[in-house]
Amino acid sequence: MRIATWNVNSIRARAERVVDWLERADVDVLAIQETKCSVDQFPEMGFAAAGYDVERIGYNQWNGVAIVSRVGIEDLQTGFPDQPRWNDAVEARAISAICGGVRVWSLYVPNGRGLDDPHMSYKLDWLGTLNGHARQWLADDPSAQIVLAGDWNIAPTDDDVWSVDYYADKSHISAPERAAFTDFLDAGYADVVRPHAPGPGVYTYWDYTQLRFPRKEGMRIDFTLCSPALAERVSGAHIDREERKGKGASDHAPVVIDIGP
DNA sequence: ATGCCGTACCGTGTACGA
Repeated sequence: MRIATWNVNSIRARAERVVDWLERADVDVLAIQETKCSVDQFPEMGFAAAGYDVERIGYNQWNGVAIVSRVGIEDLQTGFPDQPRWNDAVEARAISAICGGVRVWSLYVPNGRGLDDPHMSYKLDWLGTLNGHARQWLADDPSAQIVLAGDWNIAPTDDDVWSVDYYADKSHISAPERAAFTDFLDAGYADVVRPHAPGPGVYTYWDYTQLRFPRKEGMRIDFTLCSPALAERVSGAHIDREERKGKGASDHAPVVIDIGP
């Protein structure tokens, strides 16, 4: 089974491209972030025609997450308990379902924006609350098959950014953010892609501006963290940077993992 | 080559991304 995660930066602007990639890349389950549309606006037909079921949440042009699957979608969960709010609203940043026997989460971690920005504490609260649940899931069932897939908006190590100097006074590489990410690794979840895509200089995101992609100036911020039992089944993984190329590309590349029996 | 920002909004500018 092949599972992927992709921040598509508007599913309406890229539905055809995403469906084409799903079929070409032979992907069974895709966790999507930044759909940037309401539930009703989601272009479901193209996915259905290709044999994929869709579950999504979204309220407006901001955020929005989805899961598409051709191996079934069961036990849908939208958000997580006590999910921190922004302006009294639970944003569309987390959705989950069981697909092919795996509990798949599509996560769009809040952008901290700046080190002293209120969004940063929101981001850290959000990750901390999720981490508490993620730990409990493993405590309840050490053999749980879980993948925490999505745009984490954190570059965990210095090898994961093109310039530590550039980001020194910005979001994404600060100690609190990295600690929040490491908390998931400490809980037992594994970055199963890294062994198959060693760095430095291996990224999943490149800004649209400043020729960042051709200059190979990116960040590795999209991850598929697997529970211990699922991590054991991972037989391969890759970042499909070909999908960052050309007109109409998202600023993120899809990240793919292969799960054996 | 991968190429000089993109997307959504009642919108001719503003917010957001990271």
